[in-house]
Amino acid sequence: MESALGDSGWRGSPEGWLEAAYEALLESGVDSVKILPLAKKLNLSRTSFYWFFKDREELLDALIARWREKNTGNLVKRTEAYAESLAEAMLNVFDCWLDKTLFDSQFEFAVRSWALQSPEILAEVQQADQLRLEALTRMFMRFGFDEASADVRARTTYLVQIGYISMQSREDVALRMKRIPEYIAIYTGQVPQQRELDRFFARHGHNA
Amino acid sequence: MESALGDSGWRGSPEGWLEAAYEALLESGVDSVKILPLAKKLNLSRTSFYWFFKDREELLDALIARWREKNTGNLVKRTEAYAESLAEAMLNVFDCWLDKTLFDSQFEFAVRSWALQSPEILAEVQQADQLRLEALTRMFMRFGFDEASADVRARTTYLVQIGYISMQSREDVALRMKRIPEYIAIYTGQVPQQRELDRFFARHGHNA
DNA sequence: TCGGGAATGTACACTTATGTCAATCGGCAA
DNA sequence: TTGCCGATTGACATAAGTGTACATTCCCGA
Repeated sequence: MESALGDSGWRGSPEGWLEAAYEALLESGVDSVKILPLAKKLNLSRTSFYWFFKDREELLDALIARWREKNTGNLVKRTEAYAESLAEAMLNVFDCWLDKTLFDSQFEFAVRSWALQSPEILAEVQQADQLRLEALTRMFMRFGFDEASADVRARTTYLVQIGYISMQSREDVALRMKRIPEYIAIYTGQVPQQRELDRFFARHGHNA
Repeated sequence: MESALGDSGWRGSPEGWLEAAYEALLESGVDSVKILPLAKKLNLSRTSFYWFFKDREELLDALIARWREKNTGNLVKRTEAYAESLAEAMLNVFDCWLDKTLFDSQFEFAVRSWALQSPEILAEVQQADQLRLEALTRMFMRFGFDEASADVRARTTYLVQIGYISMQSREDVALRMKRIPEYIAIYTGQVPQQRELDRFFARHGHNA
């Protein structure tokens, strides 16, 4: 795999270190986000790190901020997108699970693992979970479910995805696409219309 | 929280170190399973560790063996337990999610997080996932689903639980119990009978 | 009671990480 | 040209971990 950082200019910058930290986190967890290894990756002296960041903690804080802004925000937005049916609304949410620019699954998993060894991160994660679940619950209620049912259905939807992420399975997009109509049926209790599926598949550059 | 190891005899034994390692793993992840801290916890000299284990790796191997034997085995057994209806079969599986002696969720999460930084552990986890999903799929097929549907429903069931574990939420049993009938309805597409629920609640010492 | 293996401890050598400090490089603007 | 500032460096001090060699203690059975 190619690193996203070519030696194009910005070696020395908070962004450079942050990007390297991000890559290390995704590949091997927080404990591998160490200044010395990052310096090697960047071909920089270890100590120049301290010009940009007070210490390692500050780098980790920046990492978490990045996660917080990306994943939760987009998911909530997709739950609020226009839809004529529940199935279509559900497909809007599924956009997140297939589009890395909307939701970064590997990042998500890395952060959740991190939460195991840090109470602060655990608190962050749990707050994110709550926000996301509430957004999904509102979506189900918009389509006529009572609160209790909407809550459990929101959980099912969300937890399946978190579970999938935790499996870290590297499955082919085509295979995942094939399961989608079935998932929609289970989550919503209704079969999606063909034109809704077509619209969804088209969005993701997939010929049904 | 109280440690499970009283100073009753077995300080010096592989089990003592293994138990301490287990506790450290659950509390703060693999990277906290270090010999020096464990020695402190056990009030032992660090080096006496090497009498029982060749090195740290051997300890970690023992830890994984413990996980492998516990979680997957019991889950597969529950999918094969006798049931008159799909709902009842599903409730049999749910036993695992509520009974720590059948399935150790914290252990599960810790191992999955560990997989992020170790290809060997990742392979272990993925093999476990496959075994468990296959067992659940067989269960759905026993009750008349075709392979594709059974596969997606098995995934839903399993992934919700893995997702739940990854949320690390410390919810009250009563609250979780309340959601169970709804979950059964979503997973199986059928409402569970009252007597099936009663039997389930009774098993778990809960008055519905 | 005494010899020997099981169990533990002390000392050492090594590695990898962290953070501070003072010195330096390099380009650009006055 | 010079001077400055952003960026970078190496040397230092410290900490936490690993594993090995060797000494020591404890306890049990002959």
